[in-house]
Amino acid sequence: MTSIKDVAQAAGVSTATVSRVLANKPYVSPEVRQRVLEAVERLGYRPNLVARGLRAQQTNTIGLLVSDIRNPYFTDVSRAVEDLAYEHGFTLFLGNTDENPQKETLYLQSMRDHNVAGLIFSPTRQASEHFTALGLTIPTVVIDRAVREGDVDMVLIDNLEAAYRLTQHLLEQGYTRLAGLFGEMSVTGRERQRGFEKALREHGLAPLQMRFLPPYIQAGYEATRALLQAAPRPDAILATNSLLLAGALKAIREAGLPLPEAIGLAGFDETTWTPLVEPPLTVIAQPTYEIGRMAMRMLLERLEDPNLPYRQVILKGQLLVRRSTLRCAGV
Amino acid sequence: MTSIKDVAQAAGVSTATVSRVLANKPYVSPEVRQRVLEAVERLGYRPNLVARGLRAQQTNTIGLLVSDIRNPYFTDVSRAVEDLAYEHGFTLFLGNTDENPQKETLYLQSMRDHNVAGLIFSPTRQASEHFTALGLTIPTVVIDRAVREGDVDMVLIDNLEAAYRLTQHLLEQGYTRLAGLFGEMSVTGRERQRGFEKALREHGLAPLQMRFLPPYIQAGYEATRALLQAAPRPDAILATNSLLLAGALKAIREAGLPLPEAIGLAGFDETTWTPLVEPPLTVIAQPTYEIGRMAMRMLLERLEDPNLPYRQVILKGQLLVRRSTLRCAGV
DNA sequence: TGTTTTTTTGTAATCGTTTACAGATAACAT
DNA sequence: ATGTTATCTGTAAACGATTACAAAAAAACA
Repeated sequence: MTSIKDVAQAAGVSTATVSRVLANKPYVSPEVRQRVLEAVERLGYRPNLVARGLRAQQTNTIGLLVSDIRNPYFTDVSRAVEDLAYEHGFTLFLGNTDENPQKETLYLQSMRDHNVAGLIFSPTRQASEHFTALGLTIPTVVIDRAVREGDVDMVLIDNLEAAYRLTQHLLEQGYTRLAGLFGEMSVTGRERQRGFEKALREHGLAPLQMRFLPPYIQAGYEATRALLQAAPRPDAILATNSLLLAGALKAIREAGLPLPEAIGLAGFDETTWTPLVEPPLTVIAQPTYEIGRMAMRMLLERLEDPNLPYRQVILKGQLLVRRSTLRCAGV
Repeated sequence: MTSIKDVAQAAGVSTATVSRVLANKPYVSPEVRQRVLEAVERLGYRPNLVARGLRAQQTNTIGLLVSDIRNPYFTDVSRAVEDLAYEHGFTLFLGNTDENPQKETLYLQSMRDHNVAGLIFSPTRQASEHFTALGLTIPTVVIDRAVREGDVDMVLIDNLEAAYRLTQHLLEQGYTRLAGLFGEMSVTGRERQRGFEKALREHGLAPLQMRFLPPYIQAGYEATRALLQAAPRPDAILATNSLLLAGALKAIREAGLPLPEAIGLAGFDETTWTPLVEPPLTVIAQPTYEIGRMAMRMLLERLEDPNLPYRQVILKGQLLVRRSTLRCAGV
């Protein structure tokens, strides 16, 4: 591999001069600059980013830590992050934590060991509750889950409000025996649960059932099957992420219960399929791409100016009402 | 940040000794080893991977280049790759090429500049046709698309055969006016087209329509809309990736044509939603996770032993017959 | 002209590791 | 006792860039 030394030699200058030319520093004569650029071109020289990273104590990489890239929510977020990173000459390290604090810790260490410039990070519940204990010194933007302690930038959606709105909608449609499926490991799940309960309370009702589940379709499926066989059967189910929602739909289908008459179904996250199934599903659509973009933008700004005040951006989810919950009105 | 020097000082030894202890090299007395490990523990020392990468001329990173992580096929593959990478102490660089040769080139350069240990890579058509021109010196496993020239490991599915089988199935169901939607930029699309045509030819038929489209739902939607309005309307549509398939389904729904009677629909890639829509869709399921795992395994083996002969693994897709194409038999 | 300032370039230290080499000590064989 | 080998440890040179510093050359100024 050709190094800066080869270029220097070919151009008959010192490595310092080559470096200066490439960094567009002042104080290089046009004639020399020309010679260096020619040598660079001729040799096809490309600076070694590892060496640069070591010397500069600054890499052009950023880490993205999500629970599972297969969750469509994170897929979209990651794509947005990558787009913006690419535009700004950053490269992306990707890690899946599986909501596993141990894996999360290992990844955080790894990111630090690689000296990433910044981090976008969806913490596990444990991590978000003891955020300062992580001892993160890397500029970080937290997404999807609020953290209590610690100075850190965040971009979130108002989970409580979104779940409240969705529940409210179910109640307005005349459903009364509501069951909720929530993510077990994340604060997000807890917040959505609170919104769910709040709406019910305001109508003088109590939740019929609440389940906290790992983020797998299978989990949603099995929980729903159980719910449908239980004695007072729910007349509506709210699933707070797309995986649980898919599982719930599958179970309802299998049970042969007509949607939305016998049972209502609503959930979180707009995906390819929510409008395509029969009947189309009522969901809260999170502005996933926007979340990723915003997170990366905030990170770039902080890298630019570390003294910026910490900011918390809350984006609104959008309620998409579809037939899966339209029991009364003939729409 | 504490460096190896601090550890050496704290333990009263040289940095060389510390390095030897941490690398588990022989020739270190148990007593010294103990002292070093204590110092490491006490100071919370972690080796700087950038420095190590520079000195060793070998990083523990691998690059994954796909066209779009939002394509469920690549999402799954990437998850498999990441899992195995994690197990082996590698970190993953992720890049989306959007089937754009220029972006692809930039990413390949970036990966080289970062001195990644290896590459898993789904090349654009241009790249796969002129693979040697890329001048890749990094150990590489190509996925999803075959490349003609060049010594390189590959893991693929037999696209021609899979498309042939799927088309065959449509013909057996009595569909005769078939239209095909193919990915425009990838060799994969071409191969599937050939399988499609081959099956038709064997039945003495010609394709009614073939469209080459970018990998967006919208593209599949618009193309299908146009097909359905054209004069001799197709009685079955084959969409060769999940995005085009989703678009086609949407258009058929809107047109109010009953599936599978008025029109048959089949496609590639099993996703969350293909079994959930009404009617469930007939698809070729690619063993996505297995593809990613195999690719990473092959890469690890090549890193282990660069002199291995080049291998090409072809996995079989699985035909999942569902109601969207069952015109005659009452299943 | 000599002095000061500005521009241009090179030398060498540095980032944090690994590792070739050599020196020191101990163990063993002759 | 002496040579040979094995074990342990440190010194210093890499890896490939950036950059503080100094020196040299050119330009500006008095």
